[in-house]
Amino acid sequence: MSHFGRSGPPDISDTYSLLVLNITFRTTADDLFPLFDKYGKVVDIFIPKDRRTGESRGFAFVRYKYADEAQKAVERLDGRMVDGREITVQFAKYGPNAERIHKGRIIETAQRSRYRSRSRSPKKRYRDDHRDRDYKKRSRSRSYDRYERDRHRGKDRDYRHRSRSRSTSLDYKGRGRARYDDERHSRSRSRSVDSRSPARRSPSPRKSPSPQRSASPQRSTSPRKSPRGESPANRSRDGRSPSPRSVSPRGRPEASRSPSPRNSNGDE
DNA sequence: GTTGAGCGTT
Repeated sequence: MSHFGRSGPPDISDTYSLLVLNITFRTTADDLFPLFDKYGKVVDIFIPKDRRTGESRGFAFVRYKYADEAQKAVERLDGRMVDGREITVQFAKYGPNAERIHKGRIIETAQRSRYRSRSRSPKKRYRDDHRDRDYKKRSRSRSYDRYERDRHRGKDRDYRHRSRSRSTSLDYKGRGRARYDDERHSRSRSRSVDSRSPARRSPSPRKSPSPQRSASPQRSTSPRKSPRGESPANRSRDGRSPSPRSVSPRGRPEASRSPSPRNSNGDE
């Protein structure tokens, strides 16, 4: 009997959100409620689920009524074995409505605007600055990343494992996290694309590579041959095809121009 | 039937 998340957030004006990570995919709010309720008044427990499968994502949000209780729960439940897995409890950084969160407490935008109080702690932003210093990818919606990751959830892990030692990843996990590889890869890719073409990768779908051909009445009327197909220039009618690789009539300019096979490409 | 970095809904 879990009434958490059934009717949405009941009250998030004076609640402290806690993020519970590393929980099993089968752990429900009911399983976490008795655990967290022991250390304080739990207002609500929410576990995000996948849209397609509807399964848990492996983390939950526990809202406490008081900060001291939440802090206590974080210190007490962080690292606790739940369902055979060690969970990680910490204060939530982002809010449900993308609101600012101060020490786990949700600060409504309306109130912030009214007071126009700029008493913002720069200490919390220092962490973001470090990551966004050269990382502009953050501009994109973080939700998008999540969905992209979810779509290829099964294959993502494979790529990660192959990239690095499959056993080393788990060792470096823990609290320190080890996603620097991802950043490095992303940066590398960004630089490469930027150098080659100013336009970044377009989100063009894999399917229907030529949607324009769909509307071609002329094609349908004469699907036998193309108007340019009879062109002698395009077709090797004289027996010699104008191959694009041959800049010189020799046919093998590479052998003549490159007597030394070494240093073929100056890119690498 | 699986998986394991991360930050949220009626």
